[in-house]
Parts: sequence; structure tokens; C-alpha cells
Amino acid sequence: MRDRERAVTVNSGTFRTGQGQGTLPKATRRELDKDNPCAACSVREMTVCAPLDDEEQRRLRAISTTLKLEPRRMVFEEGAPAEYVYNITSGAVSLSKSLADGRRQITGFLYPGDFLGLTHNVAYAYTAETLTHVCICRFPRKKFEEMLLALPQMEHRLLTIASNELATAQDQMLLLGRKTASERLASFLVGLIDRQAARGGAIDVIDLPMGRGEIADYLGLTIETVSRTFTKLKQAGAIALPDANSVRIIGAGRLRDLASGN
Amino acid sequence: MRDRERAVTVNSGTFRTGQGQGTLPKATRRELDKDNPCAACSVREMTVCAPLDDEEQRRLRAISTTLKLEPRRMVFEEGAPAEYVYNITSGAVSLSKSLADGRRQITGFLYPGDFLGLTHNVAYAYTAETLTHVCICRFPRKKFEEMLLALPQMEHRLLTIASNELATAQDQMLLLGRKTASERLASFLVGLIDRQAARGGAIDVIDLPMGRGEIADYLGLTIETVSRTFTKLKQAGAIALPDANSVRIIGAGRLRDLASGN
DNA sequence: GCTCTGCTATGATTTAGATCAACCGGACGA
DNA sequence: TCGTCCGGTTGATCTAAATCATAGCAGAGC
Repeated sequence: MRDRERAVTVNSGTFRTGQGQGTLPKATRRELDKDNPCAACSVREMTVCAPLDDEEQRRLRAISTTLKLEPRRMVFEEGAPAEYVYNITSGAVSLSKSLADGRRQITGFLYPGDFLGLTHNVAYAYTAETLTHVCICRFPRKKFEEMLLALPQMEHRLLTIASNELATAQDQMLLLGRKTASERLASFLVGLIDRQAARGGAIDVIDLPMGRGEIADYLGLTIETVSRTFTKLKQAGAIALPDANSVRIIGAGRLRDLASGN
Repeated sequence: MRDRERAVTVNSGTFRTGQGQGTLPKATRRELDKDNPCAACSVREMTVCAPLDDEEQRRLRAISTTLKLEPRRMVFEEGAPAEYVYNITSGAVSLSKSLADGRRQITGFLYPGDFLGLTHNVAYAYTAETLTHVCICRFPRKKFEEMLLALPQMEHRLLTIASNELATAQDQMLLLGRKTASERLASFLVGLIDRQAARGGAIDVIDLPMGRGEIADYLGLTIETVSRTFTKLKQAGAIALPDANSVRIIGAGRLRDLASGN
């Protein structure tokens, strides 16, 4: 039970953390508008707010609080009452579920623009923890759901997001149930490449905001196996490891083949 | 590439297959109304149609076709153009994804009332196959999505369904990534118990419409391990196996403990 | 009835990855 | 500057589950 949401509450705007996956779309140095800080939000067009007009966004903003969280902080914990929903504006977050004896499965890594906390239950189904410095918009769930009733286009957007997450979850089940360690790590890297490409970032060097332990818990492996498999991919000439937190992609095609089991 | 949708098209109503998990809510022998066969639908109140009034349901019905499928038939295949969405009214269906070399992961088993085929992509992300005789309502996806725009309460319902599926998917990731064979099988059985209870069925004997191979592909194990693990649970006195397709639950608490890793 | 076939079960052996155990190197504080 | 710590890597060994092999058994078809 670590410090839950010991966060600095900031009053407006978004900002960069200066560390982690710093490659976001370029044109984001907009004017900061006190009444509508979302207008300057760098992830606005790729997130849940995307289908809203300025007035609707203002209403959404009225119920939101922007939080700034340190690395390795819990955003919320599995089983806790689900009182808020969140939207990440910068940094990276892990979602995980654990067994009583501590075995943990990370079910996903979230990046700027990603939405979390939605549930049709009273409690959160998983734990969310920051990996890096994180900026996050927080909405009281009840108010958010009330607003949702009046904003069908946002509900539509959420359904799109949920379907995509479901497809990703199914890919991950295939990975966890049937892939070898090398295939798992290759799939993971390919996923990061694609994500980074989708957000307009470089595709030659990818940044790992998580440690080996998080990668292991995401891939259903141990730290040692992840480490050995990185070495194996390096020796095979598919990647290079300038340091432990970044991967230079040398053979993207090679990785993709491996990821899909060839 | 097996026979895709070699199905008998029936014009109205729902019916029981007579085999498989036949325990549905009791009061379903209603009058069959030619103009509104959904009124007699036994799964109406637990499915995607639930929030619709009679008129809306009639409009939905107007774009639907009821299909009757044999066991072991493909409903649609991963990668095929996603032209329809479906709603199961009787029988059981498996959803799966496969690697090029044939390794398969079953991502879920669907029962009456379950909805499938929704995607925000041009192609299906997974294969759907019948396990038993199946009755299914089919809707042209494009028309269905058009209707959805005018029926926000159905979109809301779909979002609820999708969130629940996402939570189930996360549980399954924990299972596949971190649980032992015994824990996996116990979790699987507990899931079946809960599902059967939710649909008002008996909770002492559960029916397995799928074979050992499907269970193995669902749990990320082999047929042999599933078989041995059934034997182990039997020897531990948690279950009995009257035949290969049913399980008598003796120690439900024991199973639940095992399922959650205790 | 009999044989064939497909599923399930179980025994023997192998193996991918886990576990146990050093070790290495950079960051950080004294 | 030096020790300590922490994350990552690498080596040695172990083990849960996979694989390989065989056998039982029930239903389908003749």
C-alpha cells in the first residue's frame, strides 16, 4: 500500500516532463488560455476529447483536475472504489493485476492520450502506476458518466477505444499463451515501434520508460529471461542496446517476422 | 479454410438445440409473433437488444437474418472482411487467433446472448467457430452501425459489454502470464460456474461444450496437461468427471482458492 | 456384432524458461 | 575518492509443462 496519489495539483495547461518518451507531435507550443487550457493540450486530437467542440471541451474541463505524479506512484489500486477516470497527457503508466502471493501481470502500458479507469463496476479491476513523471487529467467518474449521456459522440469514441483495446488484449493473449520468449520480446518491440511511429516519433531508436521487471511482467517471463532474450536479439543483429532504456532497431523486418512466429 | 457459413437460413424465431448447455431462464415459451420474432427471444433481456423498445427492436430485426449452424463451422475467419456482426441466441462459439504455424489461442467462449464481430477495422481480428449447434442473428455491419448512431442507448450497452470483456481479457492475461496449470484449470471452471449461475443454471454440474483441445488452447496449455490436471483436481476431491463433457463440482470453495492462487 | 476413428488418459522423456547465484557498472551519498 | 546500492547481465541448475508414445474407450458406420 504505497502513497496513493500524493500528487501536485497544477491548475492549468500541459507540460513536458523532459524525460521518457519525449517525441510528441511537433506543433504544440500554442497560446495558453486560462479558460480553456485543453486548447493547448498536445494530445487533444488523439484522445477521448477529440470529438468534442470547444464548448463541450470547456464543460469537460470544468470537472477535471490536472495532476502531476512522480515516477513509481500508484494512480489507483485494484479493488479500490472507482471514483475517477483519467486521461494521460504526458509520461507513461503501467496497468497490472496481481495474485495474493505477489505474482503480477502487467496488462498494458499507457502513453499520452490514453484513457484509463473506465469500469462498469464499483471497484477498479486493475492497478495503475506511473513509470515516469506523469501528467494526467482526472475526472470524477460520476460526473463524467453524467456528461457522457449528453455527449453520444464521446461515448462512440470510447467504444472505438475499447474495441481497439480489446483487439490489443487478444493479441496479448496469443502472445502469453503461445509465443516463445524471443517472439514475445520481438512482439513487444514491434508494438513499441508502431506506437512510436503512430505518434510521429522516430522509428530507429525506441525508448523504454519501463525496467526489465516491468517488461518481464508484461510478457509473462522473468527478468533473467528478458535480459537473456535481449542479448539474443542483439547477437542476432536485430537490435542494439545503447543503454538499458533504449533500443536501436536494426532489423525491423526481422523483428516483425519473429513477432508473428516465423 | 473450411466451409464458411454453410448455414441454413431460418426465417423467424429462436429455438433450442436440444444439446449443449441447455439451461436458460425458464419463462421463454412465449407466443411466436411473425412480425416480431425477437419478442420470443430467450436471450433478449441479457443481450445487446435489451435497452431497445419494441419498435426499435422491430427495426433492428428488419436488418437481421437468423442462421442455424452445425457444430465445428466457421462463422468468420481472422483477416476476412468484417461485413457482419452477430448475436448468439443458442449454442456455444469459440473465438481464436492463430500464428502462421498453427499455434492457436482461444480468446473466449461465447454463449447465448453474447455479441461478436464488432471491430473498428476492415477485417475481423479473430476467427469465430461454432462448438455446438448454434443459432445466431446476423446483422450487416454497415447498417448496424448506421442504426447505432440513432440508438445511443444501444451504443451505451455495447460500451458496457466491451468494458466487461476487457476486464475478462485482463483476468485471462493474468492467467496466461502467471498461473500454474492447476490454477488455470480451476479458474476456467470457476468462470464456467459463475457464468452458468448468472444465466440461472445449475451450479453443481457444469457442461463443457468444448473438447480438451479447445480448453488447452484457451488456457495456453497442451491437451495432455489439461487431461492430467483434470485428473489431479479429481484426485484432490474438488471435482468429479461423470463424462468428458461435464464436470461435477464438489469443492467450489477449494476451486476458487486455487483459481486465485492460494 | 465388429472395425475404424477420434477423443481422452497416462506413462516416459525432453526442454524452455524459472530459479538460484554471482558478478558488473553506473549513480549517489558520505 | 570510496563504498554501497540497485538494475541489469550471465552462468549453473532445476522443474513444470511440452513432447513423444501408447493405450483405453465410446460412438459411427458397416
